[in-house]
Amino acid sequence: MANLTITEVSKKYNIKPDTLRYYERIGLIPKVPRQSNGNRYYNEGLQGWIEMIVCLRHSDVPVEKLVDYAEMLNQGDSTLDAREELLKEQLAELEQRKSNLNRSIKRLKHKISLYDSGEIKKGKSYFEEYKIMDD
Amino acid sequence: MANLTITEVSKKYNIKPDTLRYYERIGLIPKVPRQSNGNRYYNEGLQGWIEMIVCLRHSDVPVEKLVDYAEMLNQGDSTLDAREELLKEQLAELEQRKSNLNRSIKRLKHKISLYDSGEIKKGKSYFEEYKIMDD
DNA sequence: TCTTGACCTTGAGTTAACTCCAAGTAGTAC
DNA sequence: GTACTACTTGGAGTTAACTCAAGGTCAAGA
Repeated sequence: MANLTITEVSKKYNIKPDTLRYYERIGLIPKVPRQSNGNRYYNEGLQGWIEMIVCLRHSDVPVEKLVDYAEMLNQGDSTLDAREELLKEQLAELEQRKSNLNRSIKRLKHKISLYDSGEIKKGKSYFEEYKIMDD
Repeated sequence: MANLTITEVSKKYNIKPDTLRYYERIGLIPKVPRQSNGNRYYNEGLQGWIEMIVCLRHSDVPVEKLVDYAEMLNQGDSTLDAREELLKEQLAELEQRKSNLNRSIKRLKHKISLYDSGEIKKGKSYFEEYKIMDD
């Protein structure tokens, strides 16, 4: 795992260079070290952090929360408790999201089964379809 | 289950009246019937449809997709296959989302356990913390 | 009669998270 | 020296999904 340029990181994590620069600008990623020509290079630590960000962003953890976390990291040990608290809040949020998701998945599967079984047929209106859709 | 006014529906599904009117404007909800004074009233069928929308929106199914579905409903039986297809696509999308979510949840839980066990201690930098965070 | 409150309309404003643009530089290839 | 490519910057533009504001109608109650 070596130092990578911005495009290499961009490919590795499937995220645009512009987004990486944007994350840096807003303080989600700390000052990235530069080569003599001014180009960024991303070391192991940064890559790990970016992987974490990308993972959590795929679950729509707000950028703002991640920035808060990053800022607390910079402030050192005085923020240990607050950091853990933030992680726990986000976890709770994701668990909630998961239960919503399960409800939606169940609903969609049910509805698809109605299409498959032919129970939803010609000319149904919103109202008529609803009668069937509402389990 | 009787006819409800816009604020009643708004309370029932925890969604703002403005949002309900917005949904109607963009064709996600069909023309809502009016009382003599011009006020909307929502009948059973509409309420069922709104419940469906709210459920799927909690899982971030795009409004645009729901509008597509609503428009196809209006077009009748010729769109049966396309409607089922749309539902299947959204289902696949949600399943994907769920697996992302599980990954994030696992990650957060792991990280929290590191805080709890005291393995993340004073003065860790991004880099140092990453070493621990990366399982 | 006056006021309050719930509703209406059109159209504009907001927010999050990118995403793109123009103009410039640094390094390599011929 | 002239392309060509990969980067740099600051700032503007985009998109989705609301969300609000201004001004108007109407019915019920003091």
